[in-house]
Amino acid sequence: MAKSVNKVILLGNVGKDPEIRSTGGGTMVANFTLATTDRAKDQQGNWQDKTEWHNLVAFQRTAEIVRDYVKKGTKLYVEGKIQTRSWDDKESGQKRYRTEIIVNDISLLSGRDDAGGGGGYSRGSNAGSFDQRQPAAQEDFAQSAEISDDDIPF
Amino acid sequence: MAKSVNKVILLGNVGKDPEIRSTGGGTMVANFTLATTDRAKDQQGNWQDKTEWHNLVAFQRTAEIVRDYVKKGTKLYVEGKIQTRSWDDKESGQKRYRTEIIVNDISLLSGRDDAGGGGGYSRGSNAGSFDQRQPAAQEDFAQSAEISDDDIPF
Amino acid sequence: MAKSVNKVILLGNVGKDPEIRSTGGGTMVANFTLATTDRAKDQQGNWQDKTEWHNLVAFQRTAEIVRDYVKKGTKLYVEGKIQTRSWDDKESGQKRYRTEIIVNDISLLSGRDDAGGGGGYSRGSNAGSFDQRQPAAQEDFAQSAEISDDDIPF
Amino acid sequence: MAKSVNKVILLGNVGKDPEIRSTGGGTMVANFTLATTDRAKDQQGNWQDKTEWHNLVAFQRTAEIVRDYVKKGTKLYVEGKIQTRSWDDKESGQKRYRTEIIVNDISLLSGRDDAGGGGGYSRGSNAGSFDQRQPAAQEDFAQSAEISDDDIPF
DNA sequence: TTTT
DNA sequence: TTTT
Repeated sequence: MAKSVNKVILLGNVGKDPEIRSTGGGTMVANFTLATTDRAKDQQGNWQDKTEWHNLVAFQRTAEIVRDYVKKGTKLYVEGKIQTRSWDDKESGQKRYRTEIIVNDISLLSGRDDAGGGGGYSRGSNAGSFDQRQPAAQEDFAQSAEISDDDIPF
Repeated sequence: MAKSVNKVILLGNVGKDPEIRSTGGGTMVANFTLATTDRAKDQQGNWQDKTEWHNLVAFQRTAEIVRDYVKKGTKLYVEGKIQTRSWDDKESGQKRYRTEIIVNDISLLSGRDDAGGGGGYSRGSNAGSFDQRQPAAQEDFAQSAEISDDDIPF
Repeated sequence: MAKSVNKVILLGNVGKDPEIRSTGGGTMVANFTLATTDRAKDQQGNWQDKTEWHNLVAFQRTAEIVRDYVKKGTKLYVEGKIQTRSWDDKESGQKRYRTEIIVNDISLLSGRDDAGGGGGYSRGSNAGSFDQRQPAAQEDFAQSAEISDDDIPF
Repeated sequence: MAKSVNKVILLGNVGKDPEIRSTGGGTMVANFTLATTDRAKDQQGNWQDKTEWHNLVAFQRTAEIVRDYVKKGTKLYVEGKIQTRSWDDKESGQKRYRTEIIVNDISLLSGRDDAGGGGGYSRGSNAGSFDQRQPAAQEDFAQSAEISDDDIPF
């Protein structure tokens, strides 16, 4: 009987293979990015495509589905909620923010061969992606605010 | 005929009176914040409220509505899309991000006296305008298709 | 990992006090109607309000909330899915249809005294619980990334 | 500044080639059906797929897109609103209802060769489908309540 | 970084 | 009537 609503609906393409981790408490966590593209008029009145990148996080059973079926290029429908985490920047002492979509539900829209990579959705196909780097600007985040059991929103 | 979807639905309370500005080109812009509150279990298994703050931006006609009717405490339903802007921090040279909700549609849910401040958006109360006539004729349905355990959809 | 989506979002006013029943199997069921009102241009080009009535059904725990807190006039936010049931009309033998919204989630928007009838769902007012603390630190953003015409997303 | 919300989000597959018509006033109208499939537990506790069929109606520019790109089997994301029309049954004099989704926005999810039919999305590819019959139970509706300019919801 |  |  919530008194408020925080709901996000996204449909787009996954930017790279998800990163799969576990918290100390054993909760599986999947991090990945999703691109949505808008058509908008620019200053000159020309239509331009503008891509928006979203940081998604899935937990537990949903993280397993991500691990097993989602990879770079996968077209996905996602329902979730917006969450902004903050931490203190080590260098400057400033407050910094990172907004993420906590994924509640997921629907795979790619056909079997639509998504980028090699063979299909076999479990463990993301094994090699553990090492993938985040975009530069999130290094600081990664170090200062690695996900912990305190961050699990349930 | 978009190939992607970027949609946000929020229902919550406005954090403070909106800031209204105009760009150099004369576009009206309204900035404000909206709080949504989740109930979630913490590490000890106790239910805790957790408030999420969203940065909202409205333009043009929607900004005018915000200017005229929205203030601190207003309960709002909002539809919009997620947009993250980035810039280089002057001090550190680091890339920084700010995620905002670009508001497309707004629905004022506060009654006339619910929201915080003084004056208000006067446009009539809802009281007299609620059409209470019901469609007739569910009777045939009621008799022929009374709900049974077979109809429970789970 | 559904391959399809069937989602409804409604915000409107309840048409009359809900009917509460139980199935033979003991599942609680709540039936009620919700009005949403659209503003649309008629044939003469005049703006007209048009009310749409939705048949809602809630089960189990959600039905209990409906029983306890929802009555004629209550303003509600609802999430659910569309379901059409059919049966054979006793008289004519024709197939007949009834479309309902199966309610998954509900949010009560009426203030304590907003809804029509007598008694009410007492559980505290919202007044004291609205967390008014704002996140600090938008200053850097404000200085470095003041909105300009380039940022208008249309 | 609506005071209510009536929003539907569907993602599923088109049941057969759309019917394209024009009202007397020259508004293009596209009618088609969309299937969504739910997984739900039946009485015996077994998971069962249950398909829900939705009646969709698109107008004007959206109807043109439907005409040009949508056919039997197309996977679609749709946003719209619920509308129930009623008419008096000629035979029985009873009030009858038909619930439709008025489509506001559409996103084609089928790759070029995913959808059923022959060549791609050429304009007019649906020419042969004008003649398609509706499911039996809607014959009465078709005769009694053929869409007219009065039914255009804008 | 995706996709069309 | 769709799809996996």
